[in-house]
Amino acid sequence: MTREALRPGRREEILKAAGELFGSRGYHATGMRELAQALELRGSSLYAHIEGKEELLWAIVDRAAAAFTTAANEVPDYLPPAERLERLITAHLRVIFRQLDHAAVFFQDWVHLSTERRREMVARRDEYQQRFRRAVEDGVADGSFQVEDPGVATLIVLSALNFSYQWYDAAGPLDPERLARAYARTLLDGLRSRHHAAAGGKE
Amino acid sequence: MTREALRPGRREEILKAAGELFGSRGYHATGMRELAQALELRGSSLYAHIEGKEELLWAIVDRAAAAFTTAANEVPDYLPPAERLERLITAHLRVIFRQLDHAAVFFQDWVHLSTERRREMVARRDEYQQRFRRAVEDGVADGSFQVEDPGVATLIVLSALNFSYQWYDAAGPLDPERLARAYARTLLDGLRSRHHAAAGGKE
DNA sequence: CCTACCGATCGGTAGG
DNA sequence: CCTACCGATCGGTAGG
Repeated sequence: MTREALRPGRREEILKAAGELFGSRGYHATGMRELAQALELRGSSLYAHIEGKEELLWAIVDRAAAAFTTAANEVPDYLPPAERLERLITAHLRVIFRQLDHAAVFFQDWVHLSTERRREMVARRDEYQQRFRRAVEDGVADGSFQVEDPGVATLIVLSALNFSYQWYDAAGPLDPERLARAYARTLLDGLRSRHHAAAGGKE
Repeated sequence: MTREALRPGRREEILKAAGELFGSRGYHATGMRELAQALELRGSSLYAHIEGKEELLWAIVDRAAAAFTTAANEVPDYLPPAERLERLITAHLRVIFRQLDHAAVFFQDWVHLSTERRREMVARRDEYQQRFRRAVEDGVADGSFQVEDPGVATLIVLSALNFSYQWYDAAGPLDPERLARAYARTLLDGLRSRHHAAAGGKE
């Protein structure tokens, strides 16, 4: 039941400003008047474009989740496990690096969604994690990886990726593509079987 | 200027409850009355034991930071780099796993400290990270590690560790010591030189 | 998109 | 540790 009012694209501007504020200060530390001020509006004027504060949070989190899924969908299932995991890793990081604000909100504020929406996000996140886990398991099965517990290995990999929103600086000196490759190399090597690891080290 | 009032140990109880609430709901989403209720008190009664909400946050964050530093201090500098990093990793994880609530507050709510206290925490965190970075650099120097950029490698390692507070469940099936070892093995192998990686794989 | 206004809740104090 | 109370701010609505 969104209003879809007056100025076209206004809602997008609000989402952008909200992403920046929620991402840096946090959802509950950001007031609606503060958000309005960033857009040179009165607090009450926001409600012509949005339903409420939580709907705003949902819009941002939902988009971020969709961006992750879309990026992962471009990694074909038929790729050999190691290459598949590498592609999943770099795709995941690209989403974080390119939409740092939204990623920050996604990772740190999704808990503040309503129970129902939070439940939905958990389900989507679990499904997404399964793609990583399958790549790890398939790699164990075909001998390219060697890990005690594929579930734990998956969590280690995703943890390494997800915390990057805390320190990655788009204005900093680190090239996102190089960084993504360094990530993938380190994490892949961490999972690699001992005998495989000795081979293939060209670069 | 702490009051240090009436019931002895009452302040500890407050810190414990605050750790749980801030850790699960977040600092700004937790009200002082909510905290009081968890202790079967009126909101105003808290102020006999604490100076204010932010001082409470500071107490928790400061303790968590001290716990990390103390644990790292027990890892001798003279250890060979790979073993040193391994010990730093497991020590770091033990702190997180044993004080999950405080770790959660530390990682997600330190940004809500006052400017001055936030600055101090950044300085202490940077100093702490240097220990990890030196271990990585020393490992590169002596040939046990092979990484493009030691700073980036350090961030990858610490990211993998720090995000664990989001999913680790003390009541779950994962044994913290085994988990810490799996972490260390995966991350160490990720940094290892190709020719070294082939050796030493007993377990 | 504004002015005017709402009830609820916030962290915190006074005084006992 | 309580009752009583404070000003400020919260998200949000009415009505134009």
